[in-house]
Amino acid sequence: MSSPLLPDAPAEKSAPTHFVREMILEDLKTNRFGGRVHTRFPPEPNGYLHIGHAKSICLNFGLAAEFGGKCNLRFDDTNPCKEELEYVESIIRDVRWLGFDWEDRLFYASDYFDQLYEWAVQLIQAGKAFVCDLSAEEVRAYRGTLTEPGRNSPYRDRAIEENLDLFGRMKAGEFPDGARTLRAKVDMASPNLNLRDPVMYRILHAEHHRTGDKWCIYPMYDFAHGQSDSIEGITHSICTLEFEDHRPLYDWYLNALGVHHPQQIEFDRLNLTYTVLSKRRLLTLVQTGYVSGWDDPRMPTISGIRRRGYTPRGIRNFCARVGVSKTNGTIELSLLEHAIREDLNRTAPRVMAVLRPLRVVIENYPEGQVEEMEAVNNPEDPAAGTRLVPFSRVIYIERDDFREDPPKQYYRLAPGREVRLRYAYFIRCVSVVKDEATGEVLELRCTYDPATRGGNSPPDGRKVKSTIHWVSAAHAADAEVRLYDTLFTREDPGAEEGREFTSDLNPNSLEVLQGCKLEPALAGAAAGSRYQFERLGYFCADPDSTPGKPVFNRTVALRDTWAKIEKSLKESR
RNA sequence: UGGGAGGUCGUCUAACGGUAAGACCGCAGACUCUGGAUCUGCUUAUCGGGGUUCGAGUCCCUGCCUCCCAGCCA
Repeated sequence: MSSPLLPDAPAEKSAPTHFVREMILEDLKTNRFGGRVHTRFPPEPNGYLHIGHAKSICLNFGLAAEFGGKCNLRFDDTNPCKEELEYVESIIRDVRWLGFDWEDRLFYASDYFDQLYEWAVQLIQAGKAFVCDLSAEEVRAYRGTLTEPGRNSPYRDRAIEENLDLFGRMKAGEFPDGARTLRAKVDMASPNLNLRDPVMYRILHAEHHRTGDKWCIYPMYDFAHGQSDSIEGITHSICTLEFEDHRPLYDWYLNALGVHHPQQIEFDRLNLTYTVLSKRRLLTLVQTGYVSGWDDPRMPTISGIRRRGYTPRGIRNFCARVGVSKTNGTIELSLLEHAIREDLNRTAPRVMAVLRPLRVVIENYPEGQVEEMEAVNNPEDPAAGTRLVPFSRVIYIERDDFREDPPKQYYRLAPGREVRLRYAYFIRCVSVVKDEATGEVLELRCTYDPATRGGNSPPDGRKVKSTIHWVSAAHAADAEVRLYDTLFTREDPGAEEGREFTSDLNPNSLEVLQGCKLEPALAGAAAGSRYQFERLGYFCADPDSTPGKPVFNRTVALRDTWAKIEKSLKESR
């Protein structure tokens, strides 16, 4: 039994069932694998995990948990040229962070190199594999095309003894890279190109991150994956749609070897609007410096969205909601944002922060006086309690919460108008101080009503249409706040004919705000701590924060009804 | 023009021959010391054409469209 979810793991939202679960249920019913369910998540350590991998992780670990089975973490490290220890470490960190546990079952395909080699020898002895001297270009030429069959390699009928000798010498390092390959004898006329005598081993004089220089021949994915599954006793080998064509080969190797034979099942990989999710493209973004690294908060990588402030539970719930099928579709980014808001709404402490400060002097408030106002920490969670927030004569409010000439349906502050300061007082704007030269609003002069202390309605029953947030100027903590927009301007980056995906990059995906004003308690916010800045959105303290200077990332904005109204107002004009 | 897999609201997913459902998005309203959250209502879909059937999204035939495959990548 495994406990795939860490102790803090919550119950997931119940999601509709799907075909993979149905297949497992059927196998359980027929006792196909002795009632066992054993899956695995098999990343290649050649890049960082992203939100698409999260779907696969949740599926594999989730199914195992559901049926009281196990799920392994296995690195598919058969290509030393692309793989690195840094990636292995990041993947381990990310899967764990998502809330899953593989106990003692951390494996590597490279653990099986000796066994794989023996199996290759076995296939040679059975007359089912041969050493081929064709070059890469020649192999391609012999392979045929989509519509024409291929031709047999001239080396296909080599004697078994010669094959054995040559393969041994390949392993011994007698030949340079690319000089020969070991190929399976399947069928050069198969309409499935994967079956046209696929390469099993290639010569690569490259250092492997785990086996060092022990090997100079490495198995191909197809010759390693199924057997690795078999060795681990996997029952259901879940992979993405593009491997559908490989299943016949997966089955062929396992049958030829006569070993435990898992069921490969293919499902649709995740696609997200305004996002790229291919390792090649993500690598490009990192290497060309379009982003600051794999963990740039604009990246769809697990490490990126973690830094951005996304929660494991929010991501898991998202994965449950997107479903599993064989339809190649694209999920709207809004669904991800919804899942994150849903979780953060329940868990994030509320706090007041002013991003674009406008100074307000409350003329009738006693100079030098400070009051501690009681504020609710989380209206969704009474147990979160309350806190005290200092209030004084000079405060900051959001520039956007004041309009000199308010449009219709705008009911925040304006000359002569009254609003509520959350948890504090009603204030009325009595005058506006402007820069004579530029016309810029420098400061507001207001009056407050002492009868509204705590933000309560006054005895006369007077109402205000709006409540705004504020921070006491003398007590505020200064902060840097980073606002993010989508990394791309198009839903489907790079989809347009002849256009590089990088030309769809959003030049405004990052906006850095300095001089933001926070409630004093946030001065020393720990990196990774999440808050809701009231009326603005969810924010997460960045590791760049220093003791005197917190840095916050906006995880996701709150739903903004006024912004919508304003937008439609502008459009209808 | 070979093979494989798909096609249900704008998006994703359900309906297992018997009233096409849910979520997200959008729109409208209620409520509110967050224009947040919550609640209510509304709009919108079975790729086309034939057939079988009392009854078809589902079964059959036939078109059309989309995705994947010609790495010694995974």
